[in-house]
Amino acid sequence: MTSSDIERRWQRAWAEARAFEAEPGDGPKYFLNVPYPYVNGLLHLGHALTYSRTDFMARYKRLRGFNVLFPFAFHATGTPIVAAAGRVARGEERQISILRQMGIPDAEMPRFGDPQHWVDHFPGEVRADIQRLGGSVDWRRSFITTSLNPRYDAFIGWQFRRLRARDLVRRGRHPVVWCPKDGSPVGDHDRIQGEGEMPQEFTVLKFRMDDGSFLVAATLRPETVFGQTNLWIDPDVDYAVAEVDGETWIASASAVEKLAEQAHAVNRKGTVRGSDLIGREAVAPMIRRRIPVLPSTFTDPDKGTGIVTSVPSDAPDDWIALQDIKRGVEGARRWGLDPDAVRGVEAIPIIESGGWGPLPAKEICERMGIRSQDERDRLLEAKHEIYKTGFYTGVMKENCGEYAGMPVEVAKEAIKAAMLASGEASLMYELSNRVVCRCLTPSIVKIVSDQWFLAYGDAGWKALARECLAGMDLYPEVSRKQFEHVLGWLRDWACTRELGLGTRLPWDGKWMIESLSDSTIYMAFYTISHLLDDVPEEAVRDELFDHVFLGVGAAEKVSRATGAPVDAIEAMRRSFLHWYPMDLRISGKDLIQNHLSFCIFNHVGVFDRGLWPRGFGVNGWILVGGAKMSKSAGNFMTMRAALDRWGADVLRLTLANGGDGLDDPNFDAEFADSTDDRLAAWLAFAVETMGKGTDAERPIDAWFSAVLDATLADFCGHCDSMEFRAALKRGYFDLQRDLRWYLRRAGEPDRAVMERFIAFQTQMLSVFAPHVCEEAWSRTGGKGMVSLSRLPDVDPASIDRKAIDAESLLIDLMEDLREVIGLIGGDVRAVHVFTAADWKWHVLALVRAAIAEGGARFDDVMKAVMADPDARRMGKAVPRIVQRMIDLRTSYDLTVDEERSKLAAEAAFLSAEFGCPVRVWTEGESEDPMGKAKQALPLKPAIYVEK
RNA sequence: GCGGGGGUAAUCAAGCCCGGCCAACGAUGCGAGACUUAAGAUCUCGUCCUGCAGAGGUCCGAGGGUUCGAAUCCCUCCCCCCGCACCA
Repeated sequence: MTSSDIERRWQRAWAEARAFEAEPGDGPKYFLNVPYPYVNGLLHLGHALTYSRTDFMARYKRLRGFNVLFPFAFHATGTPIVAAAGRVARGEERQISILRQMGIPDAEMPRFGDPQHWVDHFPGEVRADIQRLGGSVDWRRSFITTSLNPRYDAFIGWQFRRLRARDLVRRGRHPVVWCPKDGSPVGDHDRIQGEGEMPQEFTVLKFRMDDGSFLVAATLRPETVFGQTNLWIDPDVDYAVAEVDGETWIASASAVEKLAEQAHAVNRKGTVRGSDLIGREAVAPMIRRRIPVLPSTFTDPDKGTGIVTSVPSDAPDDWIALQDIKRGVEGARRWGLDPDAVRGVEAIPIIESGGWGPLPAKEICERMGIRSQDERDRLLEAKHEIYKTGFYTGVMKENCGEYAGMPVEVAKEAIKAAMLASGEASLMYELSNRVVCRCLTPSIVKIVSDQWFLAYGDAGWKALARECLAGMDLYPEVSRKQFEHVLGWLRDWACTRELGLGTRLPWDGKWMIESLSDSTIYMAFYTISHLLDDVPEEAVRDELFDHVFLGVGAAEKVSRATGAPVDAIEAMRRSFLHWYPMDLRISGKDLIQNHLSFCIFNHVGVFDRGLWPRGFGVNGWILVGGAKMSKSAGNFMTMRAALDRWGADVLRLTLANGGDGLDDPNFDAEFADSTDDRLAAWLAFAVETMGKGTDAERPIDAWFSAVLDATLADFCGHCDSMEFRAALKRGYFDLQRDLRWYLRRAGEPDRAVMERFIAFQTQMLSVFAPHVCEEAWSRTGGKGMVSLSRLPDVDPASIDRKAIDAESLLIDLMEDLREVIGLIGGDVRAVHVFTAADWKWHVLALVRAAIAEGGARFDDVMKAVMADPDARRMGKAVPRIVQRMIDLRTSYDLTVDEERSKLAAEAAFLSAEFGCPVRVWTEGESEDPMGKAKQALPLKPAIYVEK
């Protein structure tokens, strides 16, 4: 029988027995779940990691007597499926070949032009794969999201009305990267260029001219307004004149276009040549000083407003441009500029910053040898260098009015806010790099003004979310800082889209609810989804959810209002209260900053305190062969492919062995290749050994029994912390090593101990390799299924530590013997082992006491020991052995008599192992030609090898 | 830049919070031996350097420091990974 036969057999058995269909019942409940996968394809190895870890926990908790619920569902919300279906419909070869690789025959391909077909097709595939993985899932509760599932649709609608009633969903404006052709925001994945780019906020400074119109200059550094000396304008550019928000602004034509998209009232009126503006004067904001307009070549009409305010003290561009114009000052006459006035323009120091003199821009231009305003790249570098230190370490100088003495970091926001309030400035948004939509249209920034938001920026909501987090268990605990940071950092989340599958926003049907936003509290839906199937669709209404999830109203009343049967309503309420709150949700670490945090927010926004989530587990991203899995790297693997190659048990074991914590665990194919044989061998061993053996009760049987207890305790400790790699090592690899030792020591094993061992090993290993363990369990007389069996509790205090320590003493001694025999070489006639004399045990007690009291400093310990008359009597041998005792502190907790009787009892075994007589003495008891006996220390016997 | 996680012997990877049983768990790989007709599987031993007595030396990204004692604590620096959103 091959491992795949075994896997199929037990998967069928679990399904037939409905082994994992969870109902309220005996034992404490444990509800764990995972984010449902998006059904646009097959699962990959990364899914396998997260789902395996969840299944490990589910199976472990069952072994510990918990009534475990592990449900699973499918996510279809959002645009990718719609987009991909569109590509299939248009016959795009790339998309079609992706589907072909997932096993879709060409004849089926046309059907994938319809998004609905994806939703019909993939959930079944995903479920089949999870079942093949051995997932212990209650499949009755599965569902699909979006309006394709009216009951889920109603649930999401209820959730949003509920949040809105608490004023947590609000309408607002927001800058987004926008495709003018598609008429929608352009997410990172919808871009062929400019991934990661986001709208950058510029402060638009307004400079009033004598005729009442404004020259407007965009800046990223509003705090430098105190150093403004002039404006730069390109004489060869035609600037637009436009009415903006009721004022007359002059800016580049493209800037006016942008402003029009950004919720400004814009009315274009005409143009003005840059050269006509040179030499005029305008009043600079904040400093309220008249400054001249000077010509430059470095301004870019497509960047900002095409007009630049000049701060030559801190902006290298401005400094160099100013030097340029002063050098060619006579030429400035042709703009009608007064050369003396130009010469009179001087940089004004405004920021005090570590490592820089009063004029950083001048300094860096001189240091880098920048000569001209046309050295664009070097000027950019210079700008970054100044900004880095200036922003984080700089302080505003005394000439900066009420901002004097303020750190630049703070002053920047304060100055901007003040100018916005006084009307001297406005805002505009711009992309710092080009972004191109998949439809090949360059993106712009648009202010969307009727967008709906989940108000994650709301202080009161944040406070509740923090409270929830503080009460949660996190695995690993080191992820807590990340969560805390995210909760603080989250701002209002735009929760609606115009496109894609999903649920319509109940009160504003123009919008669909976005895919992360419809997935925040659906774990509650699992508790009732199978019961809800029996309720008529039209009865699934807010009153029903209000009652089931919030306890509003009496069941009879809700029944009358909705038409749902009373007993169904009551059953749902009971089920929800039984399973909720969820105990654990497990995902990849990438979901910390969105989904898992949203999950906290929406729970505290909807449910009462007692129903908030209790725990999150996060894991890294799977590496294959040490590299991040990707199609381009050639190491991408679907879960199905991995199952085909190795089978479920091996795959699971290999995933568990990959590593714990937030690091990316490595999938080691070599380990996987060697694991199938190992499992088969173990199954054969268990079947072969069960029921055989002696009934003699020997010390070594007590040892192995104690090891079983200790292993079980450690195993549980690791599983409780989701340290599955460590649990696998302890509960399997270490225990297998101990078994080999036991068999070597015992010869014929003890029947009762072996029965105990086989049962425990099967149970512990079943967390990782459930199929082969069911097989082993059933063939070694286990009752029922191992998946539903109970692992006994171990009281750590009851473990026989003496037996373990005594055996460790023997193992250490054997290592020493091997080393000595190996070193001296040749034939060995006999081995003599000497345990330490009584007085050394006395000294050991003194040493231990001294260390416990005052640390391990030799002088102090020695003094303490020599204060004892009995020790002093032993004279000059004492310092040496005290030093050795300090160096060689052992953790074994054994007495003199225990050491001696253990070694005496094992002399025969040692003789057999080393193939020569082994005699055990107490120091001084026997001949000792090489004077080795005196080296004996308590728990570190001396050795004399006779050649 | 900000926030988070890391850098350990051929590889993967424990230990670090709570300093000493740490030449540093374990697995994989590699080497030797046993078993076997052989291969495989399995078992034993070994796998930083030196050593004919259980030891010594060097070592846990680099450099300093604290301590009787540091992979573990403190400081500085270097490098890698993840996230910084409106998207699954």
